[in-house]
Amino acid sequence: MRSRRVNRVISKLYDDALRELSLSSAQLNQLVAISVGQPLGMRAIDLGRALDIEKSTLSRNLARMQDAGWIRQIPQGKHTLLELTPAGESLLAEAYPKWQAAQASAERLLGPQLTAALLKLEP
Amino acid sequence: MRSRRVNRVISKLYDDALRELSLSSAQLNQLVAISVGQPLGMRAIDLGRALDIEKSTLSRNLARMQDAGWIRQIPQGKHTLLELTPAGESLLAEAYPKWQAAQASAERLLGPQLTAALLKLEP
DNA sequence: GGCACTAGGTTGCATATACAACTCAATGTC
DNA sequence: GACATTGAGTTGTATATGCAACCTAGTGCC
Repeated sequence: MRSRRVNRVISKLYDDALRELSLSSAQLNQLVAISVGQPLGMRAIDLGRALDIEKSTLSRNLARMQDAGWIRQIPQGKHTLLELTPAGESLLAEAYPKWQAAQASAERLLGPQLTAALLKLEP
Repeated sequence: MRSRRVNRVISKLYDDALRELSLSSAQLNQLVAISVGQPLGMRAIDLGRALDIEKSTLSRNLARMQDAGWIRQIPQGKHTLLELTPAGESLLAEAYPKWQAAQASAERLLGPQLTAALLKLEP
């Protein structure tokens, strides 16, 4: 109950901050993770594992982000490699200050203990 | 990022535990909250406020639960009062042990610090 | 080589979620 | 009393999410 509610509240915070970029919090998460995997190209399945996102969910989210021109999906045999496009990179750059502001608000809302415990979370 | 991921993992845990009852974690949350408001009948808008659920989301979730026969929505002038039906009550009773087991798994997964911090959360 | 198996990806379906725009009832205000 | 305002609820549209079923490219076994 708590995790669902926290998620609604915190996601809304980020969604509000990112709305003018037409970027959702879910998409930001995924773009950031893909960006971390650059420049080798992250494999889609590994992104799913890193974020605990089911493969069908991810498949559709990636399709939307490709349609938006933010990423490229490159079939690599059995796998799919993910790359940010230049548009994706500059979107991330634009999102960065807004993301930081939202992060600060989230920490204020959650308090230091919960924030620390969340960040410490391992698997 | 963390709150979204935690939510996916924890919700799946509850969804798995409740699947045989054809009950989702979101629905369990809402039923429990409605049950707390018994026997006076909780107002829909207050349920939304208590769980930070947007009114349109709640409207459709409640409709599904009414279709399932678990709750009744009683128009009361401008408001809607929510009641569990007997079927809803017995569903909650059935769900209780599964809910407790999932709760224990969740606590194990999150660890004592994060669990405590989540439960202590106020607003 | 051929065939079973596995693993990554997609598609059909369903729920959960939110925003925007709307309806309608209650509540003012004059 | 008439009209504007507000607040609860519903509906249209879109994204996010997951399960089940499917497709297909590698992989392994013989």
